[in-house]
Amino acid sequence: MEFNDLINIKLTQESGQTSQASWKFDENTSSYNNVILIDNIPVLLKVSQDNINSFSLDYEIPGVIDDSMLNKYFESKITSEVRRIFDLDYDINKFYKYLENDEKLAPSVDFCKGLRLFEAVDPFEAIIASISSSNNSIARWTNTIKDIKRIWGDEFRFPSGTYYKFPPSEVLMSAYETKEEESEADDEQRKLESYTNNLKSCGLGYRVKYVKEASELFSLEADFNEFFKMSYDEAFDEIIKIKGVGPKVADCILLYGFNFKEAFPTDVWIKRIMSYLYFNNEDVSVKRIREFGMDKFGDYAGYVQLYLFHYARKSGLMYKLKK
DNA sequence: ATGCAGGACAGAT
DNA sequence: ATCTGTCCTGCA
Repeated sequence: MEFNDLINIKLTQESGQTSQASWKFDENTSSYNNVILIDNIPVLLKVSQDNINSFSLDYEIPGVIDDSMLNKYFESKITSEVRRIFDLDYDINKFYKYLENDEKLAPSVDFCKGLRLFEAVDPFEAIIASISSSNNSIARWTNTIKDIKRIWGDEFRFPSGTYYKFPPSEVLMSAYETKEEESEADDEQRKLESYTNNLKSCGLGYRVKYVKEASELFSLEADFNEFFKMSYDEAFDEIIKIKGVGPKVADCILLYGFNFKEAFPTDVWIKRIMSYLYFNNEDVSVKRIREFGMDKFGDYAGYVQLYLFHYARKSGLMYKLKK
């Protein structure tokens, strides 16, 4: 299937948005692959691109659908899910016009053309990925998410490889926290180092208990589908109650997991960039920058922070602000 | 090798 | 309301 939308798939995949780890890149087909469920049928999505104005979607399913009506219905469901995940129905050219009207923001367009929100396949994955990202590097939290999928996620074998879904909260809730705990439950005693199917070994560090608690919360009490029905303010107040979720992580969850585009996730880099652009490089607190950004950018806030971050990264501004 | 980067939290002001 | 020290790991 062809999609005629302005998007840079590679950039979108590799921009470190905390909705999920980047999809597996298949060298043979030059595609980013991931498994999703459509009507409970596992579908391997394969997304490839050689032109910024379009991309192709190929997919694999376990069996053959011989009913052409069913086939059409199935494909339309896949299409709408792909459009949702890559935020294709967002009017990005309108956003570019907005950026170009602000001299501080205008330079970002050239560096980020085609960068779109990478929305969560699974909101729970976005919650855990965002919690894992705090006080952490992109490389480390993405490895954590890949490990969690491999160890606790449902496995699906396709001709082009094995893929895993992110586990539901009920599964993650009963995961071992440490090597020691995993070892205790094992009859044949091996060396402690050989126990790697525990949360700590996924590189979560002290965030293990946050992940555990969030899993328990969404298994026993909360339903993350409720967030889709709330206003941004309601959702923010609710999500920030989770241990390990502060303002920045809350905004990441709401933006990348639930598509609240008015969120303005403010980390130290956004703080530095915004201070440089709008406050004459004064030291303005993260809290104030967040409020300023939400106020100034409104419904564009989420996209603006995404663009500012990558603009700073690629233009050398980040390097400059480091000192 | 020691030190630092990265958000949230608990405790103190 | 805002500040400080601490948490864990990977990388200079």
